[in-house]
Amino acid sequence: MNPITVFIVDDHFMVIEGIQAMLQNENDLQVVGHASNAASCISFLKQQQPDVLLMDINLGTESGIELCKEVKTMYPQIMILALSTFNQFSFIDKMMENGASGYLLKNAERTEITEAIHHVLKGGTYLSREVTDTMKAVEEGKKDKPALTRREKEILELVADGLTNQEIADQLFIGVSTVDTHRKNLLAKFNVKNTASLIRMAAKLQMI
Amino acid sequence: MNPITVFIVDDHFMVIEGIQAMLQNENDLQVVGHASNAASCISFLKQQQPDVLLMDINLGTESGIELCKEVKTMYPQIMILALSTFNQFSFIDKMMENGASGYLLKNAERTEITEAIHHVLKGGTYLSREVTDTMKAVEEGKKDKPALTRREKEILELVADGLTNQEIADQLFIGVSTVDTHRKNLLAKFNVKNTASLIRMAAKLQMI
DNA sequence: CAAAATCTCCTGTTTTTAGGGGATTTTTTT
DNA sequence: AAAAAAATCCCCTAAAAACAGGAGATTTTG
Repeated sequence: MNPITVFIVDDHFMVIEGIQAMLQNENDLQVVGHASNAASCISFLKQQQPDVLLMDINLGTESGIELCKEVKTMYPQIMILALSTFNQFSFIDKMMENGASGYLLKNAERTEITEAIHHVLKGGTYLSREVTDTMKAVEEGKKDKPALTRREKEILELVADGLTNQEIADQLFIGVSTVDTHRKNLLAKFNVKNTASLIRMAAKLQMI
Repeated sequence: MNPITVFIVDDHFMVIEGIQAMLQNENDLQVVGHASNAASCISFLKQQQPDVLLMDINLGTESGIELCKEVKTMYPQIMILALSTFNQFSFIDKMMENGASGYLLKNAERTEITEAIHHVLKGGTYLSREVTDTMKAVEEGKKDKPALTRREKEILELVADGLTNQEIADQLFIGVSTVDTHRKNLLAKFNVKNTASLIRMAAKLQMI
């Protein structure tokens, strides 16, 4: 039986080396290459399509999140395992939305990596225990974060930038009264009574 | 001549593997062991003292920053090279304060690591280019943080809590006009024109 | 399709902030 | 002790935001 082919994308050279070293003795897995940026990854895939991509979500200045989407669009059969130091909901969420089949933290042991690879190849989803915990914790915490509409988010940003209602209205080509209404709704949703606490809350919840 | 002995402390197994792989062919360097937490590091050092310690600043729940301090207190002759994904001033600063001789990012290449090891062994300080840039940027940025008086900080807090001038005045047993004056000064010092951007700035600068 | 949500705008009133000054007392620093 | 900085207070005006309540138009969704 042919070994499973693995390609590594990570801007940390030592991580590439580390994964290679760890998978060296797995005879059903074969690392067929690696890249440290999006461009050389795409370029490799044009030549050859591995079964699994181990991908760091943070590629220096580039974003693995974008790369993930691109790769999945072009080669949907390639399974992507996200690899990251960051056990943060927003990252995990975005990666999974963009088509990743699993998310591992970089403290993963050899066995976890191989298990994950086999699991995602069977079509499964593999989230490490820590990652699962984070997802759960965030779901709990979501009660605090009011659900804002697109327009409300937009206006919150502009308010945070220090624009007055008039300026916001001009920028969005809507009436001042509309902006006023949205602000009222924002205050209500955040359950606060003025701009100061609104912005404070929004900042604390990392919404601005 | 005896090779330089190196010990690795990192909770990411794949990073340990990676460094080992990278240093394997350097015949004047020898990796004599590794640890994934503070306790086993200390325990190893009781048996044997390497020349250099490559140490991740983030050891899962533990802090490499503390470990650095301990090791340097017990074995000042051991040179410590901090290793981190985070190019953040606070971490860099604390590590150097705690006796580290250098700070590398995990995207370091083989040559950078070996150069750093040799350099710190000679008593030098080795900060990677990115790290140096960050340090400089922070020094620049410090000018942004306005120096507030005690009263101003107090009032900033209360404004952020959503109190009106009247409420603040009542709470601090001062007149409304005084609060007003302080707020005007706050706006001036932050160089903003309304409460929204004031709070946003203060939040960004972690002053509230 | 019908219901729900979102976005839009309106008329008012009241409260709060911002902007422009000026001035005295208290505290801190040199 | 003198100078500088901080804290206190006042005036006035204008602008902005908050509060109340209603309502039509457009999307989104079940």
